[in-house]
Amino acid sequence: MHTEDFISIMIHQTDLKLTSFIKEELRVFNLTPEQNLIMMLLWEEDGRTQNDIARKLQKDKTNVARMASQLEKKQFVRRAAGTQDQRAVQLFMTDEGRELQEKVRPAAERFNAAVTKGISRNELTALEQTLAKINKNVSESLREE
Amino acid sequence: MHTEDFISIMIHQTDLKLTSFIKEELRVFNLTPEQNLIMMLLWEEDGRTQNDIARKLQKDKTNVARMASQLEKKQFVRRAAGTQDQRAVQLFMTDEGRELQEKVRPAAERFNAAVTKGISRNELTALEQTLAKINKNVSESLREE
DNA sequence: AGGAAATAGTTGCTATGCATACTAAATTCA
DNA sequence: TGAATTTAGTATGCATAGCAACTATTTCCT
Repeated sequence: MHTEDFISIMIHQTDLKLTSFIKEELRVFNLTPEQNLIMMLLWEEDGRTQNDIARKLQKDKTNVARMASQLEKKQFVRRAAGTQDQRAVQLFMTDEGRELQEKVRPAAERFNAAVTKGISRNELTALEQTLAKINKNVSESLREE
Repeated sequence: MHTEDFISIMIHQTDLKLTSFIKEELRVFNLTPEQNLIMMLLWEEDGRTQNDIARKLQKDKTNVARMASQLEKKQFVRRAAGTQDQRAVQLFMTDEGRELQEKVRPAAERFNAAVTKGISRNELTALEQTLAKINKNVSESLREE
């Protein structure tokens, strides 16, 4: 078996390529790919807590804190202590953050279309299902340790 | 379209999970996932240059240089200026690096088996083909910019 | 031959990912 | 009720990913 035959390596390299492309696409909006993920969640529902976002994105809370801090610096979001739970930090879009949505969402759709060009709906579904199986396998392997 | 519906996000999250798992598996060998990729290439062919490795792994030469430096510190490889091309740096396994192979390769095969459990040969081939299409699409999008 | 362009590496910067250790607030439960 | 536990965040350190700018060779081309 050769290095490039491991499926995890192929997935990794595809991901790197995608990330690199998305990074380039988002540069004009002054957003990094991960910062964009947070913004996308906020556009769906404003006022989410960092913890909520970390769970949704399956990310470490440390990273979410850092990214939220960056987004605050860029003035796309405002951070405020939670109303019910004083420990929580809620993220609220600023006007500037809201304006971004109008520009970024179409770009994301366009990008998604470019990536999936020539790939049928069935093929995409199959891809999603196989990735889901891999996810499940890894989760189960982790639990067994 | 929701955040989690973009295929690139699903690939990204699967990759993160896989990387996290591999990192854990390799910890006992004092290897990180990316350092392991370099070792795997050297086990296939000793004396590769950093540039060769960067191309094979589709990685930035900066990273390869740094990872090679780490591997040298851990005494798994030795670095030497290329014989023909004085600019190039070739990586050679040490005895310790060679010994690693006996332990790591079986672990990698075992891990790959765990990840692909319950996924048919056909399904895996389909996954590879779809990922290849995505790779191609991204490459072409990048060229058009 | 010799200057221009390409190539291989290195260093420094920013952003991420994840682990550990810590604080403070909320919840559980004896 | 009040101590123990859980939960949300923060700080720090290491490994990775990629960009930009730089040096040192090598190759190309006139």
